[in-house]
Amino acid sequence: MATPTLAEQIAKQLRHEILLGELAPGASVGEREKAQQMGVSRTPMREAIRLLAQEGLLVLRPSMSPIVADPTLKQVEDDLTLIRALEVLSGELACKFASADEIEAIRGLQNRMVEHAAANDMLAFFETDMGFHRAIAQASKNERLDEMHGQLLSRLWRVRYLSARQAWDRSRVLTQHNLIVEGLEARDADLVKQETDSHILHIQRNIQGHFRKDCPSLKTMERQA
Amino acid sequence: MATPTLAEQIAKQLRHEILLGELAPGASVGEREKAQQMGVSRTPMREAIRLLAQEGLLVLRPSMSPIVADPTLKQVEDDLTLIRALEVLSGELACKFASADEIEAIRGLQNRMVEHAAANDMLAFFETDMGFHRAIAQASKNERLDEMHGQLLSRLWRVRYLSARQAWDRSRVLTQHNLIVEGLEARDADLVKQETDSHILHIQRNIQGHFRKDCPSLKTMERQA
DNA sequence: AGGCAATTTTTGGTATACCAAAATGATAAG
DNA sequence: CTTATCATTTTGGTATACCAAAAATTGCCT
Repeated sequence: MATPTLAEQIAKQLRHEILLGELAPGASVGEREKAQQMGVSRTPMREAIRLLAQEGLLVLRPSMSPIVADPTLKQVEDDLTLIRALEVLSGELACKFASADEIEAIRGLQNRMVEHAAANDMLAFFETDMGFHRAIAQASKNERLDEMHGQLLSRLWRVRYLSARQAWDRSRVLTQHNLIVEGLEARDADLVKQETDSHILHIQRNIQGHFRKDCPSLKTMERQA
Repeated sequence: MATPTLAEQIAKQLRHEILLGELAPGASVGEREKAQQMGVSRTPMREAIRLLAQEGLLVLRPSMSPIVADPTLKQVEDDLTLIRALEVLSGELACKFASADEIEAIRGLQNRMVEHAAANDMLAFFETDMGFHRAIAQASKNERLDEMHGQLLSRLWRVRYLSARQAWDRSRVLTQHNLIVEGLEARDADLVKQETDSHILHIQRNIQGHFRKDCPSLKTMERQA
C-alpha cells in the first residue's frame, strides 16, 4: 500500500484547484457533486474535504455544502502572527540542531531564489521561497513544529502568492533571507530570530497592502451583510 | 442539526478512554472491532479515529490497526517547546487584547486553584489548571492560536496529568500563576512572557523527571527493538 | 404584491457490502 | 531447528444505498 490513498490524491487535486483559484473563494464544494465530477465515490471525497477543512482551505457548515475559505484580513493576520512565532522558534532551534548539510541546502535554496529572480521567474521564485521557509522548519528537528508550520504555510499559500505578485521588494526578500542564512551558518540564534521576525513582519505589511488594494474581498462583505 | 455528530461523540468517548488510561498506550484500535464494540458502523468510527489521529492521541499505520499513541520523551518535549512558545505569545497578546472581564475570570480560576489545593482535590486542581491556560489562549483573541494551543494541550493532557500527581510543587504552580495573573492585570507583557516561559519550563522538568522514574515506557522500547 | 406555509429537493450523516493488499500463521523443504 | 513459501485471515480503502434534517422552492392565502 505504498500508493497514496485515493482520498489523499483527491485532497491534493482539490488543494491545487483552490490555491490556483480555479475554485474561487466562497465556491460551494458539495461532496456528491464534486465526487461525481471527479469520478470517485463520496467516501474518499468526504475524507478529502475533511482534510482540507482541517487545513483551513475549506470551511464546513452544518447541513450545507462546504465552501472554499475566504479568510478575512484579521484571520490572515492572526495566521501570520502565529507563523511568525513559529518561524522565530524554528530559526532558534535550527541554529542548535540543524546539520551542516541542512544549512547548506538552505543556502542552496537561497541561491536558487537569486537565480529565479534574475530570470524573472515569478512562480519558481515563490515556490522556492516557500521551500526555504519549510526547510528551516524541518531543520528545527521538532516534528510537531514542522507539521504545524507546514499547515499554516499551506493555508497562507494563496494570499501570499497573490500579494507576492507586486514584487517590488524581491530584493528585500533576498536580502533578508541572506541574513537569515548567514545567521544559521554562524549558528547565531539571536540574529536569525531577529531577522526572521523582521522578515515576516514585512510580509505581513505587504499582505495588508494587498488587502486594501483589492478592497476587502467583495464576496466576503456581501456574505457578511 | 444542533446535536453533535455521531463521529464527534465517538471521538469524545475514545478520547476519554485514552486520557484516563482505559485504553493503554500501544493498544490497537481497529475500526471494525471498536465500531462493533460501541454499536456503531465503521464510517463514523473511521472519522472519529481520524480526528484523534489528528490530535495525536492515535497513530495511523498503513494496513494495520491504529494504536493509542505512546509518545517518546523527545516528542513530549517537542510538544512542550511548542506550547511554551504559543503560551508566551498568548500571554503577550492577551496583555494587549484581553478584556477586563476575561482577566478577572482568569484571576477567578487562579483563586479556584488555590481552594482546590487547600482541599487537596487533585483532579479539580488539575482541570482548573488546564482551564487557566486555555483561558489565556482564548484571551489572546487569536482564534488559530487558541485552536492550536487547545490541540496541543489535549495531546499533553495525559502526561501532564500523570506527572502532576507528584505534586510537591503545587505551591510553585500557584506562585507562578499568580505572577502571570498580576502581569495580565498590569498589562505587563514582558512580565507575563517571562513568567509563562519559566512556568512551562518547570513543567517540562517535572515531566522529564516523571519519564525517568517510570522508566522510558517499556512498551515503547520493545516496539523499537 | 407580500408574507407564510407546505412540499419538494438537496445536504451531510450513517450503515453496509465488497475489494485488494498486507500481516499472520501454518506447513513443508532445507 | 530454521527458513521460505503459501494459504488464510484481518485490515483499511472504496463504493453504494438509505435516512433524516434542513434548505430552497412553490404556491396559496391574506
